[in-house]
Amino acid sequence: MSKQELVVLGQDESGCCPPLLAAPLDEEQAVELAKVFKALGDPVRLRLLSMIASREGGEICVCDLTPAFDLSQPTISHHLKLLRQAGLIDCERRGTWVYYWLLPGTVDKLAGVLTRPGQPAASEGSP
Amino acid sequence: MSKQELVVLGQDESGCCPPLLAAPLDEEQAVELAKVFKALGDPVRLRLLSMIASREGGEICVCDLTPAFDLSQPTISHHLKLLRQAGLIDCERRGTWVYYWLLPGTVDKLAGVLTRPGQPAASEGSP
DNA sequence: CTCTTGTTTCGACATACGTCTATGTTGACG
DNA sequence: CGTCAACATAGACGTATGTCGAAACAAGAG
Repeated sequence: MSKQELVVLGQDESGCCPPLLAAPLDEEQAVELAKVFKALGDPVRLRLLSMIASREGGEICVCDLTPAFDLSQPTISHHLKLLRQAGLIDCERRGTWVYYWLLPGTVDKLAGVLTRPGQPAASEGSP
Repeated sequence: MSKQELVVLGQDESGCCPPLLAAPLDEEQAVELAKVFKALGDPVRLRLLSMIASREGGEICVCDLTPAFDLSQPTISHHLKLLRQAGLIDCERRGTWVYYWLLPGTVDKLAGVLTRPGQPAASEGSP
C-alpha cells in the first residue's frame, strides 16, 4: 500500500536544496516541483495534510479525518491518495483502520526551495 | 496594473507564520493558502517565478521571459497574470516594456508555513 | 460462513485549467 | 497622424480535476 508514491522529489542528500529563488529552474525540476505544489493547491488537501502533520503521535486514522469535512468518504480517500502520490504522506493498514502520517522529507524540501537566501528559519514562537 | 492582486495572504505582521504542520488549519486559511500553492502548481509558472526571483537586479522584462519557453506570448502573459493574482509578483510598465519582480512577502509566508518546528533554515551553499 | 463496519476503487459528470488564435491597448518614432 | 513593436485580453477547445453514488475489498465479530 505504501509502495506507490511517485517518489516525486529526488530526496537528494546533496547538502540542501535546489535554489528556486536564486537560480532559474530547469524544466525537469520544475515539472517535479509542480507536482507537489499542485497536490497542495486544494484547501481540502491542505487541511488534511495539516491535520495529519499536527497530530501528536504523528499518526491519524481516516475515521478521524473524514468527519471534519462536509464531503463524502470516497472524496477524502481520493485526496489522501493524491497527497500520498505526491510523496507528502504515507499510510498503513492496522486492523480495521488505516493510519496516515507525514513524510517530512518532501515538506522540508519544499520549505527549502521557497526559502530566500538570507532569510532566517521560521522559528516557532516558543523560546 | 499592479492594482489587481487578490492580496491572498494576510501578510500578517503578527510575529511569524500560521503553523500548517503544527496545528490544524481552519477552512478559510486553507482556501487562501491553496490559491497560492495552486499558482505554483504548474511547471511554467514555477520557472517564470524562478527566473524573476533569481534576477540580479530584481526585475526582468517580459521580453526576456517569453523566449525561454516554447509557448505563445499570450500564454506566458496568462501565467504571469496568475502569479500576480496570487500575490507572488508585481509588475510595472516602463516605456514599451513591462518589468516583473518578486514580492518576497508571499514566498516567505509559504516557506514559513512549510517549515516544521525545529527545522533549521535552508542556508544557501556559499560559505 | 455470514454479517457489519471501515476504506478504496470505479464510472460518470460538471467545472476548472492550459493552450491557442485573433483582437485590443499602449507607447515610441517618423 | 500613421505605423510598428511589446503586452494584455477575449473567446474557443481539449484535457484534467473535484465530486458523487455504487460497488468492491478487507478485517473483525457472531
